[in-house]
Amino acid sequence: MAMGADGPRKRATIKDVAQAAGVSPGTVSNALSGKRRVDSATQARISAAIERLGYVPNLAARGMRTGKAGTIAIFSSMPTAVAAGAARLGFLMEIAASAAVAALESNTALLLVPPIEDPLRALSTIAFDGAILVEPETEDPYLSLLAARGVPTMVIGPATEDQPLAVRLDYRRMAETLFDHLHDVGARNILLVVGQSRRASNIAFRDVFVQRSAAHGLPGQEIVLPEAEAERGAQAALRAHVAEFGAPDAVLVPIDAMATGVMAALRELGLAVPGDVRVATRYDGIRARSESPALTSLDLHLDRVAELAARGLVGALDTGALDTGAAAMVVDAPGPDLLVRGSTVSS
Amino acid sequence: MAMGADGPRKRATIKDVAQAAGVSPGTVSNALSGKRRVDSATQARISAAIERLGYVPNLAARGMRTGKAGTIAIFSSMPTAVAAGAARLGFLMEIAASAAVAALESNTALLLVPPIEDPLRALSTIAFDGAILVEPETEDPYLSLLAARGVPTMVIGPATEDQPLAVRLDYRRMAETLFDHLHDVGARNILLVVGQSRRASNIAFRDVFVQRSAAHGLPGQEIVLPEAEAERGAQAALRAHVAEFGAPDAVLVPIDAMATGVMAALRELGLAVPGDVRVATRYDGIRARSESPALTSLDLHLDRVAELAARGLVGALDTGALDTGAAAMVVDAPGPDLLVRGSTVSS
DNA sequence: CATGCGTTGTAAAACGTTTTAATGCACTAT
DNA sequence: ATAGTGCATTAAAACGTTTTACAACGCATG
Repeated sequence: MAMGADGPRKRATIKDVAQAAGVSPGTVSNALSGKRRVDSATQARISAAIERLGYVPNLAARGMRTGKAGTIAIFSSMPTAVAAGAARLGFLMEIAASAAVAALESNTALLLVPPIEDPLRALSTIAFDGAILVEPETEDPYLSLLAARGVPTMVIGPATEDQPLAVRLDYRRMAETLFDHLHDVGARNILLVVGQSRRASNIAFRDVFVQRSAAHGLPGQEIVLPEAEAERGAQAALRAHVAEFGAPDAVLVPIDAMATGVMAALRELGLAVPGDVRVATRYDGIRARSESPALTSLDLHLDRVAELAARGLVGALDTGALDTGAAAMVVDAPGPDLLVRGSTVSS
Repeated sequence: MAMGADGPRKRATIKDVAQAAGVSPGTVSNALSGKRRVDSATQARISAAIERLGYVPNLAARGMRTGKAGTIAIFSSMPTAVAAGAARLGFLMEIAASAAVAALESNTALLLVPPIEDPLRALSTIAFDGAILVEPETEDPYLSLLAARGVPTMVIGPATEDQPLAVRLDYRRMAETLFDHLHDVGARNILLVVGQSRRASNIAFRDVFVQRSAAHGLPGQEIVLPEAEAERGAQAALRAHVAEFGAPDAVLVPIDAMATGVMAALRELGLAVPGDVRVATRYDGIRARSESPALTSLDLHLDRVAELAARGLVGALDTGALDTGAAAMVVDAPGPDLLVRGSTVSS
């Protein structure tokens, strides 16, 4: 275990570099940041010294001085995520991956904050300059905590009046797109299966569904379920519904876990998809794709959405658009685009 | 834009708390960290002051003093990830999600570092105490960079002699499991389609394939392809192979992107799966599941693997197992379990 | 009574950066 | 010549925490 002269020496500091280059620490700092001009000759000497000593800046020290951590955190609202389980994670991860890329391009790292029992602890454990919050609920606990702490927060999801930073998802349009598709392919007795929590998505889908059903003179029956036992709940509920009312000719079921349950129930009942019943869901995730037949759903362009969110957030952070409430940056997500699959049209 | 008395006041510091509680900053620090006993009466006063002032510690300052960032980073080796594209991302994200949960339980945050052109920049931009590196190549650039910087690194992947921290994936056993399954279901002319890079996975699969084929007296033909154009490359190569040699009765294709290409080629050639040709792949990701029929593959228990990696890493960090090279913590991943799907047995 | 000891608390020094105000210094314009 | 003007650089303060060495105190032990 003898450790030679190349043992873990103390890391070189900016002072060492300054000394080696024959300048003051302040000048090295300026050379690094480019905040002030430094003579090209000294610039060169400094670069050489940095190279030679293998200097890498101490980010903690920099952060303490500047007050910036150089990171943003991505959250999913706790109750929602826990309720929807792994299904929701796919959605979140898809966004996280793209956001990480976009963030790093702006010299910012992305912190993955999993849903946790105690949100407060997360906030005291982790240092970050801003947050991306995915699909908050109404009265979201994270959102209010972050606001209380004065952390600039970019919301991906429903548009609220007073939220200065957001990439808006148009839930109504999602609902319309899916409903209209089902109607177009001939469905005349569409059943809605939806979650009961007051998430924007649930509200919009119910709203649109009622409206459109009335407009077309369709029965417009709904099943409203707690999100906790999504898959099995939906399966049982659909079974019961068919027993009482007979089979619908289409099921619109935005939450993909519930869609899995619906498909299971239909198989159980011996109903063919899409022959007897058509099925459509919202998020084109792993569940939608791995059903057989695969489920018609929406391309939400999450990669693009994540990029917009990450860039918008770091942009707002740099420009210090905190105080000037005027600099609200709310932007609409692209899409959604319909992905027609085997669950609504026979191939 | 008048901002009232509740505007963003300067955040309370430990000094403020100390003053409010009538003690010195050092005592507050001790009360917080529990590193030294403090009288229960003063403890109470301090807690009250913290509550009242809404004090949250400045993590950057703490980090500077302690030299710890309180984060670990998760990397995927750059060339590999870029080559394999989105397919690989699924694999990485699945691990990242579980690692994030495990890390946070140890009061550590997980930084998601996407593959980037310039690895060095990432390392100077981001502060972290340790790293998780997913499936490094032989002579991996990240691995050597991290080693040079003295960052404790936990490898998920092939076991190397001198790597002190690792969750070992048994690629040979993966290959054996899949090969034996194909053989068990009656395949006698198995074709291997594999990447040409010197990744451990490729090497192990070729090795096992040659051995097993010889042992059973099977032809044991291989197609070796660059990983860059995985999907289309595999599709073209399989088409050409069938034209020249006729169709095999099974294809073992570990890289899932290539498996997608193989399936496309088989469809093109009018060969039924699994009737004419059976197909098996390694990673049970979105591609494997969304094929029709779904691909037989392996459950690698990535959630468990990620948890082991994250816990092991933060454990090693706390105990300062840096210097004492004796404290090597290499652990085996839970074994791959076969997931039999429609691509090898008719349902 | 002196000594020693254990317990709480404090003062002050670090940690490595960025930034502010000041300092030369070489020019140019008066 | 003198004052004014930029420019490149520097010295030193500040950021908020942890930690080290030390002091004060009460109390038991000799």
